[in-house]
Amino acid sequence: MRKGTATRQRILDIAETAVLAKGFGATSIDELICEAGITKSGFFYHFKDKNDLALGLLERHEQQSEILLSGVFGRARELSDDPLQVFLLGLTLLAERLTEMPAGHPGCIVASLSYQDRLFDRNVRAAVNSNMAGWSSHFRAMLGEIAQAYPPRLPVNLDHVARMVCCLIDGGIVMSKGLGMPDVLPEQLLMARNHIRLLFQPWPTRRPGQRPVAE
Amino acid sequence: MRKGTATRQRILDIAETAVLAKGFGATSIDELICEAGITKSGFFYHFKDKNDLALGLLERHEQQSEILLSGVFGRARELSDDPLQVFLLGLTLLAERLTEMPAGHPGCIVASLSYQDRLFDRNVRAAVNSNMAGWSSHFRAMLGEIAQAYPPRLPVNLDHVARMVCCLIDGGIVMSKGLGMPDVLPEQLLMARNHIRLLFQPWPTRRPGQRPVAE
DNA sequence: TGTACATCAGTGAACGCGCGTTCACTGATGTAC
DNA sequence: TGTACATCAGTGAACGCGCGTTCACTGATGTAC
Repeated sequence: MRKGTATRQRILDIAETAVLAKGFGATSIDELICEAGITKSGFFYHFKDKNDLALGLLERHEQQSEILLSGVFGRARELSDDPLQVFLLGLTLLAERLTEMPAGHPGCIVASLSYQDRLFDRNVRAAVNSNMAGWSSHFRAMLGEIAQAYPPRLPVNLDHVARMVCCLIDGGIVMSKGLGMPDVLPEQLLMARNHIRLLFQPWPTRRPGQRPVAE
Repeated sequence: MRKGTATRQRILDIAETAVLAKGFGATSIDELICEAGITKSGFFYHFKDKNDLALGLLERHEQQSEILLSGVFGRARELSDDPLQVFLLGLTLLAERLTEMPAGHPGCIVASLSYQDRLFDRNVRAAVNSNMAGWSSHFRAMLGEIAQAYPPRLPVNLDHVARMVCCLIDGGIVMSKGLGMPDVLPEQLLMARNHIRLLFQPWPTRRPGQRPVAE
């Protein structure tokens, strides 16, 4: 790796932690360079201004979450052929991965930045938007497959269901932070899993003593 | 109303809008007093420092949300005696109230402030925490009543379900902002409603042609 | 292999502005006797 | 009713610090001939 690339990554690492803790507006360039051990001009060599830093954070986040998502759902697809089982498995794996994360979870800069959008130029706002839309459409595609095999028990809009999964993740992050309970995020991913089961999985579930339903 | 009280409320109104748009750290006292038409010293007459402003926002938000919640669920209790119906009705009414809100929805300073907690002293963090805990336990109490009358279809922890409703609200706010789609918040409240139906409501639901289940 | 030049990855000093906070003061309203 | 005093709701000026940004410069590495 080139030397400059490593420095840039280090700045982004430090900035991510700081932005998640204090918000973007309250994170100063001074504090970043102090921790990174470079001068202020060094920072401006890598980022043309502070907006550019936000863009860098979003870009990297998009790559990392792409790796995370395709990782867990790819693994799930290895373990099952059934689209419903793949989704349920993927959510479980995702919940586990998020529990492993050192500080409870990485937090989500997308959500953090979306709370301060008046601060940014249109490029940043567009990046936040496409990031969220990306996650939704990822889930939406899988839900489409599921709904073909298993008719939903209630009449639902699958776009809404896809966004529900995203909302539980974002909401889980907010509540984990606010309540100081890092387990809320994985817990809510399992609630998303429950919802998918309730909506699509034919009865009987594994509870004994319940009468089956023809589906 | 005393003169000073009105000014204080005006400052809080302006601050709420600004904080929701840009985050707390990026909202300056100068911009607030400019819009409020007072001097900086006037601001410090009402709030001893910036932390105190955050505390004021949280306090008022707690009161307002208490009124909103007890309003919709109180109305729901007038319309039905059944705890499940009350909850379902209340969520529908809440979704409607949030759609009516001028700017799409009021946003949620609790969530906004929770993203910047490193900025605040322990009083503010405690207020954020108790605010979230309050909403959860409000829902939790109602879910307890429901679960007594209607055994849940899956083995679930009712605390998790209560937090799920909160997460869908917080997540709905985040996504409404990030995607620029104000309808996502009410939409997700109806998804919460769907989840409660799927979890507790005995089949058949109102869909014709489906076989009933003994429950 | 040596030299010339270009690019990379920064340094160091300075800029002006806006920030949160303090302090001494004030005019209007309310209260006690 | 008049006077004295207290509280309310601010004003106006000043403070020093830290912020994002710019600019001219530099030593190390890479590339062409």
